Amino acid sequence: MRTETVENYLKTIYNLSADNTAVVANQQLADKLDINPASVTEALRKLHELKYVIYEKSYGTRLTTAGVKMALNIVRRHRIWETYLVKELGFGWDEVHVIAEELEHVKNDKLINKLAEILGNPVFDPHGDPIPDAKGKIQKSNFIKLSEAKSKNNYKVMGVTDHSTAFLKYLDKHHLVIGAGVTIKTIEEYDNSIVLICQKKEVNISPKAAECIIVQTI
Amino acid sequence: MRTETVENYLKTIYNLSADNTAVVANQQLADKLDINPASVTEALRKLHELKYVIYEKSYGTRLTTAGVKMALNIVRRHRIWETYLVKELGFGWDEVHVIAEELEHVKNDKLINKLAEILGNPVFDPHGDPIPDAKGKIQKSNFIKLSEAKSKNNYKVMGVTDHSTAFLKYLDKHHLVIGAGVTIKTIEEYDNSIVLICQKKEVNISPKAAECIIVQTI
DNA sequence: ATTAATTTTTAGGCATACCAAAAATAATAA
DNA sequence: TTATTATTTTTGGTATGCCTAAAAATTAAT
Ligand SMILES: [Mn+2]
Ligand SMILES: [Mn+2]
Ligand SMILES: [Mn+2]
Ligand SMILES: [Mn+2]
Repeated sequence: MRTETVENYLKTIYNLSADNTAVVANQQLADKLDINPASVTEALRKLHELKYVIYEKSYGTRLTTAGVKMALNIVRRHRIWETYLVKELGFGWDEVHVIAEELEHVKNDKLINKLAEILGNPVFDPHGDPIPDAKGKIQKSNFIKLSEAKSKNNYKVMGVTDHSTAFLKYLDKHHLVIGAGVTIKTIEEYDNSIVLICQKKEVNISPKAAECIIVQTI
Repeated sequence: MRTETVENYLKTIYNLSADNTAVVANQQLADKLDINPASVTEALRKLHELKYVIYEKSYGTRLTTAGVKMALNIVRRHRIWETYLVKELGFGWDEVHVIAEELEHVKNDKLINKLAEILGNPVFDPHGDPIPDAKGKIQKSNFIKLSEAKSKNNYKVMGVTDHSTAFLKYLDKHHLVIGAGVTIKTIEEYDNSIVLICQKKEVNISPKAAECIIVQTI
């Protein structure tokens, strides 16, 4: 049974479980999927029976090898579609996520591989997230969150972890797009808000926003 | 409620009701959708309540204005995707129908219009079926079925009404692709099978196949 | 006009995927 | 450690969309 529901659960468990080491709580899933916790319990019991997850009652859930495999496949589809929508069809990075949420469920890997080929087998999507290859292999990176950046250093924006239209439009406004170079001017000790320079202009970044911007030292 | 199920019923009723004049029988729907007649009865009662169809018990069903509108929108999506898959992504005309059956349900008209624009707003899909424009307007044509063709006349292949891979591959084998010119050599009086010339080669067409090939006089 | 065949509808069920409310567990604070 | 809060699970329902078997209605054949 590989329903859209199953695909969405596995993808979400994958996304919530950093490095696939951490166990995912029911509550986290309920929040992300916008579903009642009672329904999550039910679903996890079924996914456990299907051998896609190891669900330990009242403790947490992690993916099995089969679960990871399917999750990677869906994540690949999602990110390839996002990239295609931006690069080939002219959509903005702030509008592709919702569309990809639907397109990712179209069951045809030849289609995905064709799109990937046209795109030159990209390794990162428009939000800087790594795209698994057809075999499920993912490019490793040494990116950090902007909230972990040090004063006076120079960085390049590599990605975001919040895919909401509101956040991405806010970034666009301040030219904080992928590839942009930024210099940390000051970090406010009191609340960790950051003042940085981007395109010669000062931008004030809240700690919350800094958590969602991924950068690399340059 | 615009579920995938509703979309599939409306699209199928539209496709079965030539010119939107004929009433569609439950049986026809059951056959096309590969669903039990009892389920069809149920579904039609609901669609009637939703005001998408006028369903007269034990008589037949036709689309309301709202129903036609939605059907045309789905048909447009389906045919635009088929065209895009063939023209831009290199798929064969025999493999795109099943993929489009899924893609047609992705709810984003900006996406469809973008694809249409890239394709130059095509008016016919890879099987010769007319593509409704964004407003639902359809190009009229004076095509006939090959089964209605007359001996000694010349025709151009304009489309097919059977979208199965088997049939399309059979046509490919005899070079009976869209745009191909054919001459009717003889029509067997006994069973109406046709012998035609295509690319200087004789091809024997069964009455069943002739029903599914659409041509235009040249 | 009957009979026979086909189609449609009704009736009773089943699986999936969700929910709200209450009970049980676990985590945190006092 | 006990009390409070938060999370998880159980229980009992709902809506959708499908099914089979049997009854009713329609259509076709004799
Ligand atoms: Mn999804
Ligand atoms: Mn992304
Ligand atoms: Mn469909
Ligand atoms: Mn077509």
